[in-house]
Amino acid sequence: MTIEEQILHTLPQAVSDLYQAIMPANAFNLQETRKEFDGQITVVSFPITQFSKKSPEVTGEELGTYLQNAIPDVAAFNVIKGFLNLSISDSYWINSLEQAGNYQATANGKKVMVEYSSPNTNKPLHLGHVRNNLLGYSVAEILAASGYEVIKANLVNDRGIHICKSMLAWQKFGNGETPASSGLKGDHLVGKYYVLFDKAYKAEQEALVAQGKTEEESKKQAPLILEAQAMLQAWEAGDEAVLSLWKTMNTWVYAGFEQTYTTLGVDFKKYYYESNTYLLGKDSIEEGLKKGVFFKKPDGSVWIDLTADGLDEKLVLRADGTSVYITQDLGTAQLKYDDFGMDESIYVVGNEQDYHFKVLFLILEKLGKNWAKGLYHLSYGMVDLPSGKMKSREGTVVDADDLLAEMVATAKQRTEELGKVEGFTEEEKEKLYHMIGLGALKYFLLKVEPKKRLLFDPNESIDFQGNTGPFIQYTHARIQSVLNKANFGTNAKTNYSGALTSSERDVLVCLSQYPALLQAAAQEHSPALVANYTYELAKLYNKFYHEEIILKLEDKELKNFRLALSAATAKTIKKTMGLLGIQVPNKM
RNA sequence: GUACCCAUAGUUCAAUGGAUAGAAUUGCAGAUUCCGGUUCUGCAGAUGGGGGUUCGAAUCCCUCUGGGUACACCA
Repeated sequence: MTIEEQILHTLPQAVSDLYQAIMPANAFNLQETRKEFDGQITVVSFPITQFSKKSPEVTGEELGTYLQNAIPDVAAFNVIKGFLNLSISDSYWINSLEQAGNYQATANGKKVMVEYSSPNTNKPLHLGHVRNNLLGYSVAEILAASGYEVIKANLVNDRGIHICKSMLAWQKFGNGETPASSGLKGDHLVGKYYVLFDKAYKAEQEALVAQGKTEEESKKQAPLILEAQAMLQAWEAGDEAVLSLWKTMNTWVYAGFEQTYTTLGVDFKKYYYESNTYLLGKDSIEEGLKKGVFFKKPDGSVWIDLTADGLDEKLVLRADGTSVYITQDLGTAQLKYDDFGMDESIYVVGNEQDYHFKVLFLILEKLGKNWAKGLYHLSYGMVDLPSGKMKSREGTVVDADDLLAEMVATAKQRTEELGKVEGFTEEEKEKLYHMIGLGALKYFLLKVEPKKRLLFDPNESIDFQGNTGPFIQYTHARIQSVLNKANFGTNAKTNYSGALTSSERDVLVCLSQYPALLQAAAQEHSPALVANYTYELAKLYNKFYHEEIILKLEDKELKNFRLALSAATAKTIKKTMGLLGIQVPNKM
């Protein structure tokens, strides 16, 4: 049992014995002791005063005495106002080292799906997608590490009018250009024609306006948009020529995406395609009509009235019987559940769709789906750049591939300036630059709470000092260097029994918090917690490293202990960075 | 118009309703210069305004201001 568990186990007993009252274990408030006070674990005694009927100070004293007598590892305590600070014995912390870095959560028997990425096949990925992919991947890794069985899913938006726009433009202006003939990455090639369509479409609109039409009219009557709509109808009717072009261009796009995913280091277990799911959901409509959840308007369209829930009336099926966005999502949700029967399902989607998911989940609940309570929208904010915000419709998008390449190039330049890569082969160098460049990007994007907008500064992210990925990578490399020089294996066993210095103890306390941190991160769906924990650990280790000697120590036991402490730190850093999708080098 | 989200040092981020609001960066002063230089220490600097709830509020409630997003028979 960990010391926290022992304390939480003993506290209700203490309240019962001392004050003849019942207080459940989860009503107690444990926290890390602030550094300016003695101790490592603090019990907040305010909530207990309602049972003790005594002042916070007296309650703290009484509980402190009780805990000290009941738990051998509680070595001492002090009370400051409503805070009972417990000092845990050095031997407890030294013993905890053996487990540090080895924590493995037991399977919790639950299944969770994380759907993320969800690209459109008409253009390449941009910075916004990057945040989505990193978040989804990291949350999936965190859940897996905390005991879930995880299914990573990708719902590809491969049909619709926007796809037809790229196709039509390629037909008209492409001259048979292919990725092979042009050397362009497939998704970029298709994206190029999407942009070309938009340009030509706008020109047509302007021409119509010049002829005296209103903007509204010209938007609808421009020949290109009419053609695109016709193409969509032909696609839905199964027209072979259109389908064949669609397949060809999709192949290009997927090859391009695959490359970007590989560079990013993300993966998926299950792909869903909207071309297969866009007709789903009509069963749910039938079901809802029968149950009286939906109602039909005189024109035949189907609606749900959510005004009682503070939302609006929402269309779920058109009068002509065709689906809308939410119809598909109802069907797809059912399909996913039928496929995997998961307990929870997480949608990683930008916060501009908050309303959509609120409605979607509410409808599924009203339809009586008992799995609806396990649905969660992991909503995230936009990514801004110092030069201004990036949004696809403003044409200032930062392309994901360009960004990744630039990060790696910057990593290369910075590393070369430092001149620490002598003795590396070309291949090792490339690998290192990739690790640093992507580590910088990933860490910077993940350390911020998902729902907040974030400002991405590429230069700051790749700084080798401060709260950055490379700083943590550097700390790891430095530890490895020490371990190598000492010829120290991974065995963290130690027989050390001396007194701890404060910097040693701080590192040990931090290491021991990993299991709780992992559970919290899983619960909150928050890679940011993991990132900030890792940074804290790296900082504490650096302080220890600076204050204490390791390699030149005469005392074998102490030296061995400090090496073991270093090894456990490196192991934990590697693990938590892995949860963020970030690799750490042994040399840099 | 209605709803939702956000607002913390100059800047970028933290803080399960708990102590004197932590870091990073910037600036200034210093240490180490020993195992790896990118390490460490100190100083300076912040909860948008106004009410309320609470033993205790950056956090919960109301209101105002500012920023964003959504309210499509688009996806």
